[in-house]
Amino acid sequence: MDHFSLIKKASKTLRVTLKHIADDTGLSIATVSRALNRSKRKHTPSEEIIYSSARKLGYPFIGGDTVDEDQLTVALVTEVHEGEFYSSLFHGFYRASKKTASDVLFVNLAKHSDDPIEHIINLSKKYSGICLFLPNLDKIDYSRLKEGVGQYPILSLTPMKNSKIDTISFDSYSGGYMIAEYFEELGYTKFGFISGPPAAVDAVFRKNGFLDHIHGSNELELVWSFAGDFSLSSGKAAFNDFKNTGLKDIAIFGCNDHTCFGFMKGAIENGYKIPDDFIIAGYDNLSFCKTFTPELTSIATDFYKLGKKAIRIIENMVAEGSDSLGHKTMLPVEIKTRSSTYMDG
Amino acid sequence: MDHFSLIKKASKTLRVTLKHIADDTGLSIATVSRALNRSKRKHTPSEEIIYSSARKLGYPFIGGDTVDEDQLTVALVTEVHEGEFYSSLFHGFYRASKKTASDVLFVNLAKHSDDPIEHIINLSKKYSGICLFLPNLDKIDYSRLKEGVGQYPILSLTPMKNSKIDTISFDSYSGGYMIAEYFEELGYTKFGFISGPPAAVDAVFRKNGFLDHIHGSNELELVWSFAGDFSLSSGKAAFNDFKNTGLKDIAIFGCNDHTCFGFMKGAIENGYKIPDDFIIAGYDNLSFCKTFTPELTSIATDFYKLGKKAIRIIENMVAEGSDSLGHKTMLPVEIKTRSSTYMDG
DNA sequence: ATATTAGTGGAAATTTTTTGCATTTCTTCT
DNA sequence: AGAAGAAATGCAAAAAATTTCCACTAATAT
Repeated sequence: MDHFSLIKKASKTLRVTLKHIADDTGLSIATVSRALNRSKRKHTPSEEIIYSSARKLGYPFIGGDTVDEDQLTVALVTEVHEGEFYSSLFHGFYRASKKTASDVLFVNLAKHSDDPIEHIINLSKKYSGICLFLPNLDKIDYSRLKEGVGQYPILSLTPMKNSKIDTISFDSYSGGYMIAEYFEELGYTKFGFISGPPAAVDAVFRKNGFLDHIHGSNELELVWSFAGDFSLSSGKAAFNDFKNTGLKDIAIFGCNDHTCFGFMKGAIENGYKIPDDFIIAGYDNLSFCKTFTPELTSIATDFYKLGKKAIRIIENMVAEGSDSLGHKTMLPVEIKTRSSTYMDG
Repeated sequence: MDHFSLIKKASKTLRVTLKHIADDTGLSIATVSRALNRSKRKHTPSEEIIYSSARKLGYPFIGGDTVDEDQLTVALVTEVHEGEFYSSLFHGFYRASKKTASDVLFVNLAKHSDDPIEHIINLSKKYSGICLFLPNLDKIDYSRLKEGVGQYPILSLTPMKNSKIDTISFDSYSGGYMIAEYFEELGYTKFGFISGPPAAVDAVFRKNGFLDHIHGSNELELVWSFAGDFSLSSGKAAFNDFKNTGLKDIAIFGCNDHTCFGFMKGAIENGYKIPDDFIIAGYDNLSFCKTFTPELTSIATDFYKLGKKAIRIIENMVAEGSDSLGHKTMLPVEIKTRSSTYMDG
């Protein structure tokens, strides 16, 4: 039934029965039973009250919401934040769920500030498998989680060093590497880099890929770098730093698109011409890469493929009864070259 | 428990009992009962099998997922699409749910191609109230829905002419009006307009507000307009049309930001200077308004307030037992003036 | 080798749900 | 206004579902 909910957990442990509803509504158990079992909903006052009470109390047998026997229900556990990323992620998984036998359920975690791990362990009782996108969890959290769920299909979308549970993510390292290769092909030898937050493992991989290609060749050289934080404003700050170096003819990799937009904005406001004065490429391939002038070369990630593969992995784990043991799956990324790295005419 | 799911509905009507699980697993009813009632999950092979089977069959009493008695569960029914809009909407409702007693559950409808209305009616049995964001539903759909749910808290986020159910939306008309007023204050008298798809009632209101202010004054004049469709490319097409008119010193309202970005992109590529050659303002206040050069003046909508108000309305309907009868609530919007409509220095 | 512990099925006990039946309430028709 | 009929309700009995008690078995520890 395709929903994505935010339900608060409560303290009540007792099972809700017809008697509770009867007491709550002042009607007899028999009446409640009949009202809830009628095939068509009638809009009599009593029935409205019964349904309302049943919903309030959380009676489990309402709404013919039965699930197909062969169908798995996979929970995608995230926090809901603003930004194109989350709608891309949700939409990718949603489209993928249509192409598979499984259903995807988006679970938001942030409301339970108390103990997210405990909560995820509870979710594991209910759903066939769990995909996690929770970059804030640390290694101890994952260990507790693994301990709590036992042999159960669980998959993280956040790359972790030395993770105990299976992960699937985009091949950020190759993404960074591809950018450097592409810059080299264009004939550039002096490279610049704007990093992301050090805590983002993903951003570190992008950086490593980029730098490893540079360091692998004697002709190539990293002449400038700046510590950013993924934000537009850190891109602007990066530009101000860059401006003071007086460098020209350099190829810059900003480790996400937002940073690049900030950088380019600063550059344009200062009369720089892109790609004449420098070339720049980002990562994420946000829809605004095509909107910006110049259009931004970027690394594209395919969330539909991510969703499909993630669901497939969960399905296999269920079918084979296999465990999540730290296997890593990397999905290829693609470079989208645009006018921020080459001349139009 | 904060989730957002996509579950396929199936045919099975019988209630799932412990006996079904016992038959499915080959264990006894007693064993199944004990496994499911244990307070801590044990990771014995049998229990893994029992949980797996219970999930598969959809046994209702698993996972201590009981709901707080005073808490309502509101379903936000949408289709999941890409783009900043959906994450803003979800995030707004999500934040709002944290500040209220109610929980929000995001239900995606698109998977049930058969009969969405029937499906929403079923949802009404389960949740305390429903918020709909389904711009594709027509008047007949809404009538069927109203008929099906009876007296039940239901709220549409899509403005409809002559709707039978309550609606809440942003005050698009005032948004358009505010833009025209603002243009007038800046001293402009010649106005241009790029429309959205005629089917989008919201876009029509924006247009009406804009035009009504122009028509209300003898000094102001609409000198150019173009039929767009909300897309970046229609904005570019609009610019090409505009270029041929040779008009200058005109104030343009594009009825969403994407269209304006396309228009400005075309203009910049053709050597136009903004705001020197023309000024332009959009609608939606996307995050990229601040990224673009020049930054785009736009109408800001506050999804947190929308969520809070929507939840409040549902809560009141539940508390008062009142009905959804076509009341309209409009939330104020705000104009964010940026460099696309005034000089920096 | 024996005691201990955990897991299991059968059956009894308990709880929950449904149904038959009588009563009440509300509507409709004369 | 009054009678007939339909719909809704509560009580109690029946049916169904769940839990608990007890005995048995297998694995582990002493």
